[in-house]
Amino acid sequence: MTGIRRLAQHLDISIGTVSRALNGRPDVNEETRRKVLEAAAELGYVPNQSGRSLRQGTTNIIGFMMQTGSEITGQGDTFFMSVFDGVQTVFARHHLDLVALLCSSEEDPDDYLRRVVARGFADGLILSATQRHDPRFEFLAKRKIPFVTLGRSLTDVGQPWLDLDFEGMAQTSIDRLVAKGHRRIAVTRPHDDINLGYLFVDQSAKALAAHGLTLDPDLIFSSKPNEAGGYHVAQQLIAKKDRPTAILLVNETIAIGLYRGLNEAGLKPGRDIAVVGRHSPQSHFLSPSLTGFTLSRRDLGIALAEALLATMPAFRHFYPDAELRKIWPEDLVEGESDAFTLSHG
Amino acid sequence: MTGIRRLAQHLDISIGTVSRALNGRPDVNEETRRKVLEAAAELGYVPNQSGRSLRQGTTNIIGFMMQTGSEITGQGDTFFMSVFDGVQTVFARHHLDLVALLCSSEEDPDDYLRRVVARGFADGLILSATQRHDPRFEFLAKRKIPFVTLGRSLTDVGQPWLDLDFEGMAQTSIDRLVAKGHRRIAVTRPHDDINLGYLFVDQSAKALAAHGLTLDPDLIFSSKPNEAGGYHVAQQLIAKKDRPTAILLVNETIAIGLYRGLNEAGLKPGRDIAVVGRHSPQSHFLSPSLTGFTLSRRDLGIALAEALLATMPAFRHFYPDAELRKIWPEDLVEGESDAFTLSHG
DNA sequence: TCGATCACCGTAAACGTTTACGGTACTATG
DNA sequence: CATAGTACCGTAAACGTTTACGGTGATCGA
Repeated sequence: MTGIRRLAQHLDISIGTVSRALNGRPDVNEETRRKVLEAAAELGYVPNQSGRSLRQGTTNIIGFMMQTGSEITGQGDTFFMSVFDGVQTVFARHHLDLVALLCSSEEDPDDYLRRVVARGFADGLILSATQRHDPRFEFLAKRKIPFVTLGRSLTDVGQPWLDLDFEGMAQTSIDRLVAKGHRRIAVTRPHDDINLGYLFVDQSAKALAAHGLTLDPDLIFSSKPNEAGGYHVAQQLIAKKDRPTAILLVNETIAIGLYRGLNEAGLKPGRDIAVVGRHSPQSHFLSPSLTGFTLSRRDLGIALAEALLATMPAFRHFYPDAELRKIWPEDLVEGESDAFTLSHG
Repeated sequence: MTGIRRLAQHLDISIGTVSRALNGRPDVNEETRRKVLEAAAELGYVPNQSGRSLRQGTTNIIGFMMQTGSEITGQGDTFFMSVFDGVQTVFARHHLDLVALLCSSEEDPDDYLRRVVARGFADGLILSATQRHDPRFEFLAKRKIPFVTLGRSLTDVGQPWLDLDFEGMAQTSIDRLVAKGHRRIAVTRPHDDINLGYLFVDQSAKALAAHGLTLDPDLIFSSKPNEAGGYHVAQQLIAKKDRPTAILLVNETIAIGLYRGLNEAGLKPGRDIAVVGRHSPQSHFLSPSLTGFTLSRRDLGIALAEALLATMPAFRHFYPDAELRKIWPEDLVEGESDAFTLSHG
């Protein structure tokens, strides 16, 4: 005798009543419910997830898909962990278990997702590292799996998404640098097809154009989103005959490698070249201090979770006015890395 | 008609045969097996995990428990992601799904684990951030859940473990620094009860004693395992009237904050104070370059996975001579951060 | 020819839940 | 008092697998 049956026998009532009591159904005497809950706690009874899933066709699991290879390790800091933490707090309220699905660098993300879905692993999914064209969207939409993405894409199946304000960051940075007298401004972009790179570069070009300037294609540096990538950017930068006077960093962690590379060449951010980037826990310890954008990762996670739940019938009513699509604002923290101004004459 | 039944009907054979064919049982005609596999691929049939789990009492899932709060974000880099990647490659060979169980900073790890286990979520577990006394070990042992830990503990229930060589690092570092003439050597330790701190500090003291020196309790700095922690250590260090000439860092990421803090006070590692730490992707971009220990995180992950599988009856025979308990060696990469020597006279 | 062995397959039970349905006792209503 | 309504509870089916068990032909040896 195991599981719910044991509990029922112990209380000398039927398993149906036990189940109803535990699941908060209205048609059970409050006194019996109390006894059931008490006994469940005492005997340490927890419903078997497989049994429940089989019956209900639902797993109570939400998967947060990340990539271990280029993305997470590449991100090089703990961006996703903080976001995850925010997501977690929301789901905990609904007794949903959040797990991280870390797609190995060796496996194709599309295949990985297909396997996860086929197994009926999760009731909902959070996708990150959205590609410019992302087949995962259509796949999930076809299967009617609720999902939300951290990042936009040209692929759009109507799912909710949240994204960082790459356009805003590009615009603000360019305006700021141009006001300081910069004319030759370089830009970094991710080495792969992740969508944010396109947004960032495009908006940078537009913002420059608004000032009558153009984005020199030769000043667009592709970079892996990690320290080594930043180091490599610095090397390319230094090698340029007509070196730009400023550079925009799309990624959070490349600043560290960039600083190192510049430093080795005797160049100092904020004196020899203006650097505008994005902040991370690490970047606050750069010297000279980085001028860069920052945001609350945890709040972003919370919003992500709410957006997802708002699309799931069983939870929708909890979040009647969740923001289903939002470009997340970032704040500029002024540092010394773009402190100088240029005069033209 | 769904699932295996649909497949069986489509082939006009019984569901039992279909199941046997798919699961590689011997008592099925190879010709029928071929047809079944073909039809399964064609119809996109994948066994429902809930049904299978319910019947077999097994989930095919291995959970890798980490903490989002102090541990992962604290770790401040991507240590666990790399380890995870290694683990993943091993499990993939056995069609085991690896998921990351990220215990929120707001939840008690013991409670979290209890919930996971009670739900019958995973067939096996990997635990990290082992505490000096870790109740999770006994809990899992009692439930007979196979698990392996990344980190030793005073609690020992006979489970396999792998751990970094904190004693070796302490010993090597102390010997090296003493040889360079250092007498007052500081040491960092984690702020919480994680076991590795004890190992590191104890061995440091022993190594010093072997040279006739003592570890000044006033020179043991507790630190959160992140950049801010390192910064704080630097501040404390600077405030000391009788400042130590060297410091050992137990954690990988605090070097960054420490450098920053020292720098602000006009102190330079390798000139004013010797620093020996541990390397991470970030630390390679420190200047002056860090003298520190390094290891292959991915290989560590592979060994972890093999140790776990070696304790699971269903997989044991694949890994007849897996190393069940191992202290993982690390290599010292010499940098400039402890380049100077002291003369006494 | 007959029993035994073998290869293969079908049947049905079991895993632990949830939930539709029906039943019972009690209360309210006329 | 009869009826309807209500509050609560028990029964059993169903979810999709796996697998023990038994059955059916075919082959084989004596």
